[in-house]
Amino acid sequence: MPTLIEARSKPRWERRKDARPQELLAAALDLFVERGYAATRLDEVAARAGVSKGTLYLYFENKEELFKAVVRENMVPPLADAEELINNFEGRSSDLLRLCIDGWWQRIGATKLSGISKLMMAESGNFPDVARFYHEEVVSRGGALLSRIIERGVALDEFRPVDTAMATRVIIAPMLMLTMWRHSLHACHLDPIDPDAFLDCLFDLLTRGFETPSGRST
Amino acid sequence: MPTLIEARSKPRWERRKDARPQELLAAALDLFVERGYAATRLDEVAARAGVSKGTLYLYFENKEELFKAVVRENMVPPLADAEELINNFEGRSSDLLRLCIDGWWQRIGATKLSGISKLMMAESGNFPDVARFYHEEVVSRGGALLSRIIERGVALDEFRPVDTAMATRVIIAPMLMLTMWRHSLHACHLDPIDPDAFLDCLFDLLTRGFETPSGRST
Amino acid sequence: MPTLIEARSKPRWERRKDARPQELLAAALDLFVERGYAATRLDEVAARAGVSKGTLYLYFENKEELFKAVVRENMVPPLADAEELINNFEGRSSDLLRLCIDGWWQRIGATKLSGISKLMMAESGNFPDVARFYHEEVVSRGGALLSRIIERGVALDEFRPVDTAMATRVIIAPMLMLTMWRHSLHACHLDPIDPDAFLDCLFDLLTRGFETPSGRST
Amino acid sequence: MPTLIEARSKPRWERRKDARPQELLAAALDLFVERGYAATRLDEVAARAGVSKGTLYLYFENKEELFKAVVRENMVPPLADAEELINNFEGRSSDLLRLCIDGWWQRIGATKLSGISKLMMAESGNFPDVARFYHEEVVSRGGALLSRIIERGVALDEFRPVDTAMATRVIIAPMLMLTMWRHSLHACHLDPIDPDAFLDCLFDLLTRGFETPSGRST
DNA sequence: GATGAATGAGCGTTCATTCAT
DNA sequence: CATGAATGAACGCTCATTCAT
Repeated sequence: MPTLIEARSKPRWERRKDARPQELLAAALDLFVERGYAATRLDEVAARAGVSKGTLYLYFENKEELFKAVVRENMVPPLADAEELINNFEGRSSDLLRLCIDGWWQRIGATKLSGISKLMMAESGNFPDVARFYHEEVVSRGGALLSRIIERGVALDEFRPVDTAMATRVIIAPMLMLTMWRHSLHACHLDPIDPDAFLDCLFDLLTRGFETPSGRST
Repeated sequence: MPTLIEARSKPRWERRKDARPQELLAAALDLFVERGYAATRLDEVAARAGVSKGTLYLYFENKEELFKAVVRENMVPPLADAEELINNFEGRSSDLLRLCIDGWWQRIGATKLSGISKLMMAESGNFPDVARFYHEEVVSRGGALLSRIIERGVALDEFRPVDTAMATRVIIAPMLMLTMWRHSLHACHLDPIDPDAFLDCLFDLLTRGFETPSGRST
Repeated sequence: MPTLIEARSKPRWERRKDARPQELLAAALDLFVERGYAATRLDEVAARAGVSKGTLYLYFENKEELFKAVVRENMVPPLADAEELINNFEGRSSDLLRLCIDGWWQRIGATKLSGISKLMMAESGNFPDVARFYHEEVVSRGGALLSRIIERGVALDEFRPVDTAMATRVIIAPMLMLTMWRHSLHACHLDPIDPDAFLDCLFDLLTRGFETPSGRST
Repeated sequence: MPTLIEARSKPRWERRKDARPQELLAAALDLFVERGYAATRLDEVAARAGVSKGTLYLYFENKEELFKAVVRENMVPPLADAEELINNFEGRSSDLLRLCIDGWWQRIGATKLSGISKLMMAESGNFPDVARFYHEEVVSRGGALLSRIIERGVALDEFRPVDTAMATRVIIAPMLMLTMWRHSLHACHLDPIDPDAFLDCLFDLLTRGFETPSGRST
């Protein structure tokens, strides 16, 4: 295990140095989520990480690369895990779908990471390079992942044959909706929504439509 | 009589003057939707309206007031119309609901005005004063409007007794979702969604849940 | 008397027209005194005079000419009157001096006109052309006026032979001081000063020094 | 030990850093005195200090704070010294008064610092926050200082019992007057006044009035 | 590696002045 | 004569980025 070796083989101050990027990424995540991409100031990121502004530039070329690193560090691993899960999963496709949605909720939707989704929806138009990156690394991978589950279900005759692209969107829609609500209506002082109840309700409604009559009877 | 002549054919520059605020509001709407609130530059608004930066300040006190005027000019009238519609409507509540949703789609959702909703979700946290204004003028009025329809349906025994606040949200959710998609996934170059099909589908699913057994049998 | 003829020989609306510059000058005086030269905005002057900004430029070439007109209209006539008074005065020089000082106090010092003196002391450095004009039209004429009185007193053996320039300053000093106080310490919320007592006191102190022994014994 | 070396000979840029605020304050003082508060441009301040506009904001939050710093740096210390002088002084109150006035003349009146007094008299009406600060830090402290001297003189039976507030003003008046003259009439190209002679003269006249008959005989 | 001082382009806003009507 | 819409230069202030130490 390289991580263990790495942890033991370096003197303490070196490990401190290794921690720098993580501290910066954590601070950057916080601020990107709080303020959005454009409104996040790099000196505030540095200050929150306890380093100087110049230090930030030792680890990240510029604001855009910092943001990409935040995405790679936080959004991509859950996707990779989900991909591995799909590759190795044996069981009913609806259970697999539920696993993935719950995993997304626990690791992204319910955490501040969901703020990244909101941010990208809001500002992708102003930062095309960032948008392209995010689309390649997150949006298309996440979409492909869901599509594979649906196609798996159809292939195993667990799901009715459906338009995969449309079905993918119908699944993602309530997830993103929740994300938006948690980050903006919250600010509008609306009474909070119960995410679990909401997810249950919509998940039930929407996925039920996919099931084959035989699958539903089970 | 000069007054009569003046009343019938104003001098060119005076007619321009009358049109200026509209031209500026149109340019501002375009840019706010394209770029968001913070990223919209007032000199670009002026340039798109064909005037200098200083001219904009003849008509609007500052950026915030310009934005408020855009909202008042574009978002509020449809709400007022809908309120009047509700006051005078005689017929089934589900028809009234459909009328309002279709009206929203035609006058807001399908137009660039939906970009204002997106913008507010994205940036309300950074501009509390604007957020407060938007919430008072649009969010709460729109919510109240839907709530009145639902309560009307319940009172007339057309709808099952439901939690009005939750039902309001369940109705608004897919509308906002569409809005977000039209403005951000579009930028992500995803294949476009068919809004009518999407709205039909979700409207059907969600409103069916409200109907009383007697209402459904009709 | 031309003024009387002028007033009767013109139709009413013509007299209104003639009043325009006066209304503008009055508004300009008010605002120059309230805010200073640089901080006075011409559209506010126009608004206070009840005309449009453009109209102001029909009567005054620019801000500087407007200010000069204010000075000519308000500061110069009292000086001219004083000059005439000196030319025709027969009596004791100390009485003449007292007359001039009291006249200054009543027509300038105690009125908002004193704000013009303050303004020039404060801003002459930033507006050399205005300063030059003011110096020629007001400062040097006023100084010359006082100097003539002193020289008259000396020539008639009423005053001791003194350094005229120095004496002039010693007389002007408390007058300006009062002016400054009325316009700035007042704003600092200091307890107000009694100008009459102050003037009496200093006038007494300072002028007594000029008198010849024979004059004093009277 | 690098810390020791560092303590003894800082790298050049660090020594510059320490000097920056002073350089900026010096440039700001110059320009505030030359042009007044409103007419002083911050980029000109920066340019005169040999730095860019942005650098100024590293050291001072905004124009107002820059001005306050100029006052604190320059006007307040002499006041503090005078307060200490009064606390420890043993001797005749008229000598103490003379010491304070001479100290003021040497450290403020005769220097460009007197331009700050002039500036405040001229512009306090337009900048109420600055005026409040200046009044608290300078005007009231300076007044209190003089009042204490007068009260000391009265308590020790060196001065006649007088209205302290009025006496304070009578002392301050010629000082401010000189200040105004040095900064505005100077600009008007009047022949310069001899400040020492002027101060002597007025000091003599005014303070003589305070002395008790016994004090005068000394 | 780490610092933080320095930069400068750019934004929102103001206002004296012009000019077509 | 009177208007007021239009201008544009200039100000205070911000912040991503650079670089000497």
